Amino acid sequence: MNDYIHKLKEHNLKVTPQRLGILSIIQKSGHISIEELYVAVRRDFSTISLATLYKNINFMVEVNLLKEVKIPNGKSKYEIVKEEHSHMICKKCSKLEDLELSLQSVVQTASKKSGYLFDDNALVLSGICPQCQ
Amino acid sequence: MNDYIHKLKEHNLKVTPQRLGILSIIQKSGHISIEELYVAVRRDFSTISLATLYKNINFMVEVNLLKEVKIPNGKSKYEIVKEEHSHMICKKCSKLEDLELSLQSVVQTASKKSGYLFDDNALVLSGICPQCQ
DNA sequence: TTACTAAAGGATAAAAATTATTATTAAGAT
DNA sequence: ATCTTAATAATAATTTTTATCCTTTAGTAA
Repeated sequence: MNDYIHKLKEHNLKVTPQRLGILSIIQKSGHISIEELYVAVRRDFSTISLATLYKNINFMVEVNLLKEVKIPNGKSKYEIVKEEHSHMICKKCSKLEDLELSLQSVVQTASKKSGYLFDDNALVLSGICPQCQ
Repeated sequence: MNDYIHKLKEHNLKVTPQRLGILSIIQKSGHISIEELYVAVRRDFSTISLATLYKNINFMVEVNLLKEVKIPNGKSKYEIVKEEHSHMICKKCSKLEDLELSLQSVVQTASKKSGYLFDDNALVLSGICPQCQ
């Protein structure tokens, strides 16, 4: 939980209430866009500046505390960094969910085929979720 | 080649020199960002408006003639729609390449696990290309 | 604790990216 | 060749993101 404090310090980022608030909202939501985040954060910090939000998001992405998830035909969402995983998005309800999935063999095949050395991947599967079917 | 004419007509888009020019540049480049495209198109159509470019890109994405490729930590690029494929990006030289790769078993596993019905996927592998190693 | 310093926050302006508006032009049909 | 409608160009407006600058605060050390 609040090893956010630790993680922030690790990267020489000061521990401010705003930052903890941002992280806790992202944590709770799972995935959240900038606009959604701004609305949510302002419930706790009514005077927070949009610039502060952007600056912090950018910092935290740089130090690998947050990850940007680029959504096909949609706006980016942000999540707390954890184990590597993929994503699924429902084309009807737009829900975004994590998906634990081994891509090892795929990546290995790709590497053999291309000669690239891969150390990261981003997979988003699009379709219809069970509830919307 | 110039079944762009056909494809445009198919979707009730008029065949204009600008549109053919845009498509031919994207085709030649493989993948291209809006800014790069604007610069390139203006070599052939010096007076083309940026708004025209955006509108056409949006139209063509809607009718499935073009596809937006969202790049981790980078700006989107556009490509001509063809068979389903993945992408690789080099973190050093930023080169983006196509990669033919079967994701069938991965998608199947994902579907079984989640209950989603998937009909699309976007995979970008990041690493170092052979030339940059 | 208190005081200091450097980083962070807030307000705002500026820049960059995208979309909307409107008059003119040109594609495609008759 | 003419007509109608969609596309283009120019531009304004909007949206998104970043930069600036002054004030506040976190973290450190007396």
